[in-house]
Amino acid sequence: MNACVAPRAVATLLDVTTTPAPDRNYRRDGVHGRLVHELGRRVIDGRYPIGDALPTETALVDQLGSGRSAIREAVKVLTAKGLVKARTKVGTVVQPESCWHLLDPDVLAWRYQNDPSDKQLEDLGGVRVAFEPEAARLAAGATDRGGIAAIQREYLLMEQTIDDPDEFIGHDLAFHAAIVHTGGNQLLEQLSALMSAAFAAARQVHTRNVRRNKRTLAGHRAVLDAIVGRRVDEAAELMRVLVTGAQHDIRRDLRSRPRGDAHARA
Amino acid sequence: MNACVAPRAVATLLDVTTTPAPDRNYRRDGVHGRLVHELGRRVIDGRYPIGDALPTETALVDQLGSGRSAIREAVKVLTAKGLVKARTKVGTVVQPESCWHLLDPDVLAWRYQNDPSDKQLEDLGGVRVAFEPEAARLAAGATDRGGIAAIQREYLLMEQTIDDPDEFIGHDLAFHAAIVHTGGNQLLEQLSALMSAAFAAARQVHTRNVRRNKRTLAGHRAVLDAIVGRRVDEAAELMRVLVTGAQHDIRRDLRSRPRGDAHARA
DNA sequence: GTCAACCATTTGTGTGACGAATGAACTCGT
DNA sequence: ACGAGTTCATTCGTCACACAAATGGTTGAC
Repeated sequence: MNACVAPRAVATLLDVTTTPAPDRNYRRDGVHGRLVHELGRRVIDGRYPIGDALPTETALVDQLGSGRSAIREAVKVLTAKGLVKARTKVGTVVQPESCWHLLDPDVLAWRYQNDPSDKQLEDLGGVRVAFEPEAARLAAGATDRGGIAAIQREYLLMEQTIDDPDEFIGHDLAFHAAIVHTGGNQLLEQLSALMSAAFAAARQVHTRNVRRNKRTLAGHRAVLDAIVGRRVDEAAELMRVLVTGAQHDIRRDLRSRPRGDAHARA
Repeated sequence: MNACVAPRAVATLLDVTTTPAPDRNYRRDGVHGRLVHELGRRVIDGRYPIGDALPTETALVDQLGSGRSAIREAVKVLTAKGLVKARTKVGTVVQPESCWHLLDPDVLAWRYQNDPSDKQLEDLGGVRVAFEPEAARLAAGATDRGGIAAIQREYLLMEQTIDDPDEFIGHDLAFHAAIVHTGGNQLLEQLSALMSAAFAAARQVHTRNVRRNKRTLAGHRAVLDAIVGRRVDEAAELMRVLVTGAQHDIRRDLRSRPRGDAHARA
């Protein structure tokens, strides 16, 4: 377990907006963090349209009430995230979406906090469907007994909290995080943490459906058994069934809840 | 096709180090880009050990011969990549690896350019194994006829350039890039571009083995046929066979070539 | 009409100053 | 001797200003 990715998955789930900024390397409350988030959101939201230039640095200084150094440092960060590109005389222009570093934690959060489209949620789920089965396969082949014990522990907690959706979803995420962690692939682990954070940010998909949870519990159990039994192909296939099922559930929810309507059926 | 991810995959493959910096939003030759890369590499290489503080800003100004503004802007970029964390009085300390944004293009490149460990290459391949089959599945289910035509085109080019390993590997990558693009998942596409760039940076795995290429050609053909025939499950399974095969090839190469020895058997 | 020179604007870079945070050293009381 | 509070020095945080470099647009010569 480490301080920056794995345990966060659980903690960031329940209250995304209220959490100050525990896992970022800069303080959101300082001038720098505030500027980065403000400008970043404006770009992602389309308030600064693609192809257009941001206000000039001096204009931003006036509008945002901070020094030019702070503005420049923030813009440089956005540049590093692929959102904008600065050129002398032309200005700082917003790059096309294909340039954005969508796998950057901030970009992902900004994108999925702000009323993500169905397509965007579909893409997000697609990534989960892609890597979760492989993570289960790796976990099933792993020799890390402690890791497998952690998976088992989280499964049991899921069983115990089946009637409390908020608790349950936390252990659900922890179950998947434990599997990815046990798999031992750093890149997949980061990817998993990113996806979890994005799903948590996209509050559309926060469903608290006890009946559905009870149904998926069996699927989780099957995955667990396959991992414990070292049946790698079976673990992968069962996990695939599980996450595609979740993907279908999300699709159904989105269809029945046209748009902009968060927290339905609480 | 877009300007920032897909076509790059091919172009960046053959000469990574010689390419100026066409796909970055900042110029590598300017003061800022130079500082970001210099400091970033020092962190990734361990020249600034984890947990230690970087030299103070004024010290860096002296050592690197640039103004404090430029140093600060560069450090802010590294902070945004999760590499370091600045605190007053204590200094700018290097964060543990688990905090690094490994899916950041720069971080990935720095990490895999610099003599990556077998474990790191294994992780990289693991990600490919995870998402390529799903990408093939999506492509097989896609209605985008132009995309499928592009896949077909690249396959034919692979056939035609089978005796020229350099050309062949370019079309091989383009084949996979076309599949991911046709799949239509933006996140997977970025992930694919990242992995391609990282593999290109890791020159250990640049094998130019015509016999092996001829063998994989059949696998590619099978994937292509499944996609054209809209057999989604078969496309995924065949792609899985293909990329796991590549993964095994890389493992074998690494075993037979203990370490630090690039470009063997040219 | 074409092309070159010029100009205005915007980011790029360097420098100095002061503020805020904080770890370390120091003082003082017990 | 030990602990608590204070002071101090160091380092990043922020702002302001000045000038350089790049470049799109304008102007003017022919």
